[in-house]
Amino acid sequence: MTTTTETRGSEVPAQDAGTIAVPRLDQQLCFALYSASGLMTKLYRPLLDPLGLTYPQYLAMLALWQHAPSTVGELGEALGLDSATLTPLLKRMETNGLVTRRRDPADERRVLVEPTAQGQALRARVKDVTTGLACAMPLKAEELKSLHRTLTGFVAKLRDATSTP
Amino acid sequence: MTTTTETRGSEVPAQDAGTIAVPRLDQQLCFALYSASGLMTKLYRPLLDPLGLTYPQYLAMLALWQHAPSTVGELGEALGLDSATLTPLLKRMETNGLVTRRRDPADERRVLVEPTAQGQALRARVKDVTTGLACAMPLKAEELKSLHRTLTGFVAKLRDATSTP
DNA sequence: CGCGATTATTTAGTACACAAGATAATTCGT
DNA sequence: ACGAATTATCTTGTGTACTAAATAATCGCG
Repeated sequence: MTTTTETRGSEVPAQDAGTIAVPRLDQQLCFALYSASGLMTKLYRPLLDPLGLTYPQYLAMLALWQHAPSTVGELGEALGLDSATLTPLLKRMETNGLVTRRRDPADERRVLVEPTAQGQALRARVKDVTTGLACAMPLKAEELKSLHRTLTGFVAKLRDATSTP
Repeated sequence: MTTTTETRGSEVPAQDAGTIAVPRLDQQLCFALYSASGLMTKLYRPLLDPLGLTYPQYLAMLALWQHAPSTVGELGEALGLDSATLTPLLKRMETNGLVTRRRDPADERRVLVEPTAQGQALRARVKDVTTGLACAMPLKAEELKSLHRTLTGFVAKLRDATSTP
């Protein structure tokens, strides 16, 4: 209101020379990632609801199906989440009968997480999620592969950048 | 535990023929996006903290600097958030003196949101965030541009896919 | 053996994010 | 005009997510 003269609804408010240039929302990579991630969650939700899984819980089950039992720390490393986030998440999953949590007898500092029989049974039904999603995906398989490759490299580098600033 | 014979620590548990193949976490595009978005937030946090902004609040300010006043609905459209998320977020920003919220006199159903003088003043300091981030970014400018372009197209298509299932 | 340092997990407190339902103001048909 | 349908926002309840601080068990070294 002070420096700019924007009419309601103008998409490009023509930043005057004397005005501080503001980075535009749609030019920010961070916002593209934020949006894509959010929309992806939205896309998964209706497929995961019938399985009784939320989206992060689904990721946790993927990790556990690949490698169980896992400690909370291992899961956190795999998912990029810290234990303060995982503990309540895993407790909810335990309440829902998907996983068991128990102290590692060999090292009582650790808690081992493992799918229950019911959690293992979900494995079969997850196939439908994957295939159902592939159909809903608005890109060609080749493009998806390329995007995935780019992102994976990006994530690896970001991990370094954020762990050692 | 039932069907697989996984030794603790094995990364690739050699899915036997009779076993249901589980999609691997690191092969999922959704997980790459989830990770990238989370890491990006982590990268921004130390830069935004001194400004008194959280990451979603920063996005909201970007939107408002581009176009104000905006209704809650317009902001939600721009950010891909619904009003149940935005209302408390905007209230916190109002409490912190960054924006004002008032009913539109022309249509009292709407709430108009607008940066305060203090909110406008942040504009100048945000430059540092952008440049500081560009340095921390572990990709070449060209690669970033390409990734951004791909993602933007992807997001546009996902928006269609999620709005009209 | 025993005590400090390390590692692992949990708790506390704040801030998103969404679905579903409640509330309030406007618009439209007649 | 006037009540029903529509639109916009807010409230409620659940589920992530992070930081910092608290708790608990093991390990290492004298």
